[in-house]
Amino acid sequence: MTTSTVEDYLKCIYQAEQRSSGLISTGQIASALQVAPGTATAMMKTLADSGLITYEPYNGVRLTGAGSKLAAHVLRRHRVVELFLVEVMGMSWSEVHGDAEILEHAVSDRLLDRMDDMLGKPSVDPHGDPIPSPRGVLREKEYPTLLTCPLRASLRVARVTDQSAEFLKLLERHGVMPGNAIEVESREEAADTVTVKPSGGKAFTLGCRAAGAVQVEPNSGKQA
Amino acid sequence: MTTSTVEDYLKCIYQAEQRSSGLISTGQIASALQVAPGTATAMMKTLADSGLITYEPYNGVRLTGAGSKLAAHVLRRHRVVELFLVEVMGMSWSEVHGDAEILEHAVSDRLLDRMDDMLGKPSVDPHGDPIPSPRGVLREKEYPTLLTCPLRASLRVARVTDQSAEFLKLLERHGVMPGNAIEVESREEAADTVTVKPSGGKAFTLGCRAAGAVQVEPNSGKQA
DNA sequence: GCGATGATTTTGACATGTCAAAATCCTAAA
DNA sequence: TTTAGGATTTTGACATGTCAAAATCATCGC
Ligand SMILES: [Mn+2]
Ligand SMILES: [Mn+2]
Ligand SMILES: [Mn+2]
Ligand SMILES: [Mn+2]
Repeated sequence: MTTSTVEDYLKCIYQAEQRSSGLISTGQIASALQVAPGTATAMMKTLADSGLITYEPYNGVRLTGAGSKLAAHVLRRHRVVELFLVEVMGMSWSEVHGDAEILEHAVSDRLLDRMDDMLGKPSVDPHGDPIPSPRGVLREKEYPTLLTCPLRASLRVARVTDQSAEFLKLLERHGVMPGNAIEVESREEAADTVTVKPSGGKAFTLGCRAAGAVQVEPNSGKQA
Repeated sequence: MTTSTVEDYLKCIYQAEQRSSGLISTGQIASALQVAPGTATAMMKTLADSGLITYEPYNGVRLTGAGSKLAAHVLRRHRVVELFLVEVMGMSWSEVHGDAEILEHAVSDRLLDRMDDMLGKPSVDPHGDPIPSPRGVLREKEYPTLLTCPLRASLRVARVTDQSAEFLKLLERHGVMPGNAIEVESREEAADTVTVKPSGGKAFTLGCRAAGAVQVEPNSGKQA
């Protein structure tokens, strides 16, 4: 049986691999999971012995086929659970991450299937993160962020890549959530800010760091 | 933080205390949790050191106030989760116990409240087991079983005290589930059997061991 | 009162995860 | 080419849970 600790390590490596290509360093993993460097190194040996990763000492790790599949399933559980908590249980998108971090290790296949059915086999979670398929396939789309998208164009929020509850609550208050229409009014390089206007809401300002966590796509009018 | 292992031990002692008064032996705990006797002894020391039980070596243990409260909360989570899986997720009462055994350690207070609301603050789980209140109070009712109830009287199934999936599926096929009406047609001492007639179903026969796990109450006509 | 017997505890080991601190390695700058 | 500094690994410890097998206890029957 694979423990929840192992699942968290695999998921972490999987997500790092989505973003950068090449080997993932143990230091990166240690800091992402908030453990001491030596702890991560020890776990890399364990995972390598189990055939879930390949480990090149001093260089980094990479998931094997088995490891990747397992990780994708953990991530799938995480994201389906998050959506379930929002859609069925009526929780806020700002408070589901912590619960999902635990439940992703506790939900049986049977239960996950029920959730998936109940939600209509969704393809993205409440933050716009794509949900791996039941077979473990994940397709990430590339979107511009509030820093790189066109100014004064009609946009749709596609994804928010920052789980911080306070940040998500702020966006929610302004109506900036996946699916909603917004436009970028202006960018002030000097001030390091971006001013955003939600359709049907008041304009407000974000720092560039925060703005970079909001991904958008051209609002082609479609999408319910 | 209290681990899921500790929670399972406390719940086990709590349920044993409900049935017998006096101290609970370490042997009883070990066999209920399927661990070696020495393992249970070691854990009793740990729990005693944490102030969750009082431990009299060679004699047995008893929950303290703190231990009892904690155990009641675990049991509450278990039973609310079971009911949620049946009522909301559409799972069978025969397959929820295993899932609940895990989820009882993973569900946050927030999520449990949502489930409880959604279910209308229920007082019993799908097996008729009473649900401890949010404050940790449990009131068990005494019911006669199929072995002790009157013959040929109109009865209502109140509770089934055996989690075995096969047994529950059998009862379900015959319509013997909490709330349903049945009567006992006959008992054959020599054959060690009881014959039961569900209202609107065919009579069938149970061994006495199994019959003792079905609790009933006089069918006073009320109850939806 | 005295064992025999069955339950309980003790002992010594092992598996998993974790840390702090020491040792080692790698690389980029001089 | 050398070396200093940062990253990585190693080492030694500890916490939790678990087991098998040996030691101990408690008590019931004689
Ligand atoms: Mn997790
Ligand atoms: Mn998410
Ligand atoms: Mn459990
Ligand atoms: Mn139950």
